[in-house]
Amino acid sequence: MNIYDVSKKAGVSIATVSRVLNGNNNVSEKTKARVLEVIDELGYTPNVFARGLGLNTMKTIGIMCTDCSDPYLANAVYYLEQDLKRHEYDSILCCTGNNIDNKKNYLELLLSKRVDGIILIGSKFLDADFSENNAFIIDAAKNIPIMLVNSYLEGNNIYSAQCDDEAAVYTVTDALIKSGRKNIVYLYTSMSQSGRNKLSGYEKALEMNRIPHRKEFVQMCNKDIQRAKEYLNTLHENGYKFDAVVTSDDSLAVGALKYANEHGFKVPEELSVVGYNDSILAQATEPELTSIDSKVQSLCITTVNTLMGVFNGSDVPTRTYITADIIKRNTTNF
Amino acid sequence: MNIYDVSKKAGVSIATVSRVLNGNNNVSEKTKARVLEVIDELGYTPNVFARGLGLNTMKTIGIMCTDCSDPYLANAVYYLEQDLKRHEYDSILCCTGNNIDNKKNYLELLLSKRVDGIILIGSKFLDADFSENNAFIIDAAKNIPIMLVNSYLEGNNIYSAQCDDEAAVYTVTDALIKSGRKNIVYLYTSMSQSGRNKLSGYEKALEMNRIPHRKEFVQMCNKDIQRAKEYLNTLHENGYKFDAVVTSDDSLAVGALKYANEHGFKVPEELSVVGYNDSILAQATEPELTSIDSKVQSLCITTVNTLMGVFNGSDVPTRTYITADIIKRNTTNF
DNA sequence: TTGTAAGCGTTATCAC
DNA sequence: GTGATAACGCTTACAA
Repeated sequence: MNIYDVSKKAGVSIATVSRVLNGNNNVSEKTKARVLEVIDELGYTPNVFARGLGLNTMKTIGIMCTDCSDPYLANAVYYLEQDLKRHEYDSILCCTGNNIDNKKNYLELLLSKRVDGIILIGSKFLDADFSENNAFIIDAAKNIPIMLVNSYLEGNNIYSAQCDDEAAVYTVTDALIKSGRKNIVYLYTSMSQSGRNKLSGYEKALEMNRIPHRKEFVQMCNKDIQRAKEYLNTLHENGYKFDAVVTSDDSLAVGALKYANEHGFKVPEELSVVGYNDSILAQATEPELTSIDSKVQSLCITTVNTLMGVFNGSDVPTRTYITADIIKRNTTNF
Repeated sequence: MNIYDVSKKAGVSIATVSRVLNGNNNVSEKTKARVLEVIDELGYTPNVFARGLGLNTMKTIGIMCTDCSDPYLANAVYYLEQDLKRHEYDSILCCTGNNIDNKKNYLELLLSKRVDGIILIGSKFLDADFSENNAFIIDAAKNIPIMLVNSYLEGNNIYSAQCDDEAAVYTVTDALIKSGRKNIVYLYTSMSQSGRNKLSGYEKALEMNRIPHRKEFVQMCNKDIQRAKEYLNTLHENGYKFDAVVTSDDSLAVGALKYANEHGFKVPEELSVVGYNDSILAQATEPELTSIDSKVQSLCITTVNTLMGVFNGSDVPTRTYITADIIKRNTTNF
């Protein structure tokens, strides 16, 4: 069934049907009612391909994330999808994994599907060391707007919304120091762009408080609870004393709690622990985790707003910062 | 840029370009090479709308889930998306929430986008009480195949892959009883289709072991850790004795552990606890949770396989069952 | 207010 | 092995 069937049955031309369909006002109320009636009767829906062919848009946004089984990224996908739908845009989701070629291929694919914009979630799409690995993003931006959620890349038609991760970790580390902690371990998941920002917050806080920086106190653990616990065990066995653990993800904070539990250390009295992302894990542990709320939802809403602004030609900011919240629970006493 | 530009530059007709594009063999090697060269040079990509208009397919599958921030559903989205991509299908994701009208609208929207099939994740799309609320699914199946992940609906062109939730809960409850537990509380998240199956497994295990069924021992708690803990507290305060808690989700098992912790009950000696879904939570607690692995990945792979079978006209099963695994950790001693 | 007709970029069916 | 050309179903000038 197509627009001709409707026009025939309604006794009007296809142009009139099209006008009704697109809310064009140059149709008499009477004709409009008649056409609508027929459309309903026939259960007619316009063919998006034909429409897209003419208009060259399908009101669809490509969303890319490296791993949508990650709670942080999954949340972002959820908020973005919701908010885009509010603006009558659909989403095509791509989970790319971490392989650079896959990322390129998926982006290519989205481009070839003629999406109207692309949102990249998380900073795993950026390569801080080899800028040539970011070229594919800059290239893509020549065709359509590229939106970055919690990462940043300089470039035309590229927009970014970020949580101020550095400030968040700085604040929390500083608060630990001010409350008397001197030996603070920092465990992180990865050296992504936001991973670097977080680490830098930790380092700056030490510096400002003239606390010497020890490389043994900074360790990568992926998102591995066990690995975090074991690393702290290793430190302990080797005679290192520490009284606080700051992490870049709640999972690592869970590992720290398990370490404390194994050794019978009181939390937060003997060991303070801070998580990141304020995920479900933060409320699942005993005691419950002090954690940093990285404001995914705000980030996503901002991203979609900016994108809509780009579409209708408004002046929009290229870069937006949002401040994290520190959610104090029972693993710290600052 | 379009196929005409390519044909002009290559000095052939658009038909030849199209043949090259679609791997048609009726092209001389020489011409083919020349066309490919020009395509590469121009960076030409075929317009999917025009293609879709002719073929009436866009090699795209609609995926619907009620809440992709839920770890179980997010995992499913991830596996499905991955596996569909392997088969050269893209995914459009819709997170519908639980409102029935939203569900209907989103499904309508996917249909209007001319997707080639629709996958519904989880049993929240089915209404066991009012079958008229399932009619929209049966309707949709008149146009394209509908795949159900972990739910079931009788109907033409509807296919389902399910985890045998009933058997899983039965087995685990039975094991608890056989190991000496007599007063087993069952906490669940919702009365979805799979929620009912799980409950039924619990009830059957009690029945088979001639243990009387107490309505106070069965309680709905959503996914709320606190609520689970508080309900157990209430039972305790009212003098009810129980020595095991079976749950329909790890989050509720976490609540049970918090309850035990508050009262100083030893786990598993004084209180056994069983979770469900074997999520990250199961490894985050102390002691770590015995949980049921509901085999999302297998479910998803099966679903995609079946769908591909439907597309190429193979005989495929309408309904597939997969058996859950019981992951024994430290909150049980059976 | 309405209708006619061109154009969007493919694929597929013919001829040759 | 290759080239014209119709067809897919819509939107939108332009005419009436």
